[in-house]
Amino acid sequence: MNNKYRTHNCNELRKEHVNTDVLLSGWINKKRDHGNLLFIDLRDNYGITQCIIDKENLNFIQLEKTQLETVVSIEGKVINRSKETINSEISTGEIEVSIKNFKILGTCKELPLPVFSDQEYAEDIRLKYRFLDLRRKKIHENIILRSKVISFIRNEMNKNGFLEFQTPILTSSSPEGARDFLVPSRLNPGKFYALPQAPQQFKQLIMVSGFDKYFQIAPCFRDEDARADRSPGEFYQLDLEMSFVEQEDVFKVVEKLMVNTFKEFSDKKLLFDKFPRISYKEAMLKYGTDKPDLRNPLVINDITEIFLREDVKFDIFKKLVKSGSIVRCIVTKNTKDKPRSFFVNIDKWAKEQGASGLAYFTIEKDEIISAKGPVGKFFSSESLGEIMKLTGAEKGDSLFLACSKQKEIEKITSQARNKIAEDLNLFDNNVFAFCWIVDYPMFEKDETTNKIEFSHNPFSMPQGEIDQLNFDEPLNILAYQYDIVCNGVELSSGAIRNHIPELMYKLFSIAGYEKKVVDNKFSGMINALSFGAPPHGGIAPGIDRIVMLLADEKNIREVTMFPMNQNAQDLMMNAPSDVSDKQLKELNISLKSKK
RNA sequence: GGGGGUGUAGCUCAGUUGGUUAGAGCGAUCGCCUGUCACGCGAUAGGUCGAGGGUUCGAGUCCCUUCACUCCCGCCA
Repeated sequence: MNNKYRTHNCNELRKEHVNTDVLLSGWINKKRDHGNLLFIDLRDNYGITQCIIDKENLNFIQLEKTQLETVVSIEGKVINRSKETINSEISTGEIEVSIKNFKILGTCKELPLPVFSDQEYAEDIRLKYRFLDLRRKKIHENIILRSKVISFIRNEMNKNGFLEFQTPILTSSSPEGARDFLVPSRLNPGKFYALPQAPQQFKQLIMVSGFDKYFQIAPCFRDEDARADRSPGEFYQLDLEMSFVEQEDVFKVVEKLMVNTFKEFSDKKLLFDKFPRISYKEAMLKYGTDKPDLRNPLVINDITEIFLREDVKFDIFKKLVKSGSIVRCIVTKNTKDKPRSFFVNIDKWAKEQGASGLAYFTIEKDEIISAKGPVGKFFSSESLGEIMKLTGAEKGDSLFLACSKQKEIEKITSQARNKIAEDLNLFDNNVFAFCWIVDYPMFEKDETTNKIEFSHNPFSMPQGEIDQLNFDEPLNILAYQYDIVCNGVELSSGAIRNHIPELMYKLFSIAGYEKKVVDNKFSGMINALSFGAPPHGGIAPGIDRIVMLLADEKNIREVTMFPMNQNAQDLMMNAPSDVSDKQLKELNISLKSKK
């Protein structure tokens, strides 16, 4: 590299360059002005080089007045630093550049937020001035990491014989799933395209087209409300699909890819090199969620049966159990000496979450087993023995109990599991704990409408021989449907697909879709499946979440270059925005007047 | 749509029980300083205390409404 802007970048110069004349360009990261001597830290994408100038130089006065973040080119000679002034924090710290001449390439107004600072800033300012924010060290490195992760993954996929294809961004709206982003069609007045929520149908069509193994770093668009780990609007998936495969074949490819990627880009250990497999049912019982954080050793146990015993006098729970509630508990090991406040705080916290609180007691043993704590007196020695058998609890352990209907109890025990583990400091933050969640039910019952719905992906293949499936009890049908979860983050979900049209019609009819509707809404798919479709399956790991875990960030916007805010607005580009009447007219759209 | 948190100088924040002229650090401007690397020292400018209303002799502080940001619930095949 040698042009009118630079001979070297800001992370290149070392001892061996001493006495060479160099030309550097970059941003003024920091100035230290000693009046007659001025230090300038010049920064570019690659690093920082200290440059120095003194009063003798005619440029001194102008350079002294130059704002931080001004872009300059600096001409000078590389010189040695004396031993005491070596800066071991930066890789160019053994040398500095003695400035002969400099030129301003891009001026800078007063900064709305400092670039050189580790401080945290309000997100709206960061998003409005994202180009400045992105100069800051941590996020700059996150974005570079993201680029490297993506090219690593792409390379791995290519090595494994996957072909990368693009699929349409303007496609049709589908009835299942999240809200669509719609795009009006000018040439077809009154009709709309939808942005794809995922290239789901296309990747299946690619298999039907005989391409065998496909992948894509695919943008996906869903009009959902945001969360810390969910950008509003758009996100990226490593979308992949394979023909003539069983669930195991997909697992093999993806597990290896995940292990390689996480080993390549993080120093954290993998808790399991072989990902444990947990059925959906087991996950919901033991962890209360289908995205359990397995760094957390606590598990949930069902002890409903205890409350049917005569020698248990805990009447509130007993009454609830009689009316269909269930009781689940979390055992904490050896917590008998924890202060009262530990227990009270967790109970209080549970109430803040909208639950009716968490009952608790600690198991003790002098002559006989007893329970200490506000509700301890309700349990006979024998019943406690039974609880210990059911839960594996021992003397000195404590139990936190919740009683309510299934959905609620799953929610509160799942949250409590994390809360208690946090309070007890049980999380190992230096590991990644992956697992597969498998055997998802094909259908579930909507609690309010009582209707049978697809619980996940309507295109999944049900488990078992087709002629032996019992469609009369659809809630018992499991699917070849699976998720990867890491540290409590849902990283991907996938399935072996249903490639048999008759079976698809059947499943859709259970979910209340007539054949006509299926033919209409999924015309491309259903049509294709009747012209010789291979058995196939795939998965789609979320790129943003993978990078978020690797960068050790809690928020997905920290690994997204230009994210929108929680209200799905781009504060930098001013999107969404008004459009002209002419544009609306062309699209055959008229707006209801705003209230 | 609902719940929690936050909102004071360009930025990050402090501000007591409601009490005189609302403070600090960074940044900006000016001055001093030849070995710093978060350089140091001194001075100056910079405020609709998110907005509106109310209580009060008096509101950054209490009450009501509202807006913005954020976290969570709903939502996310």
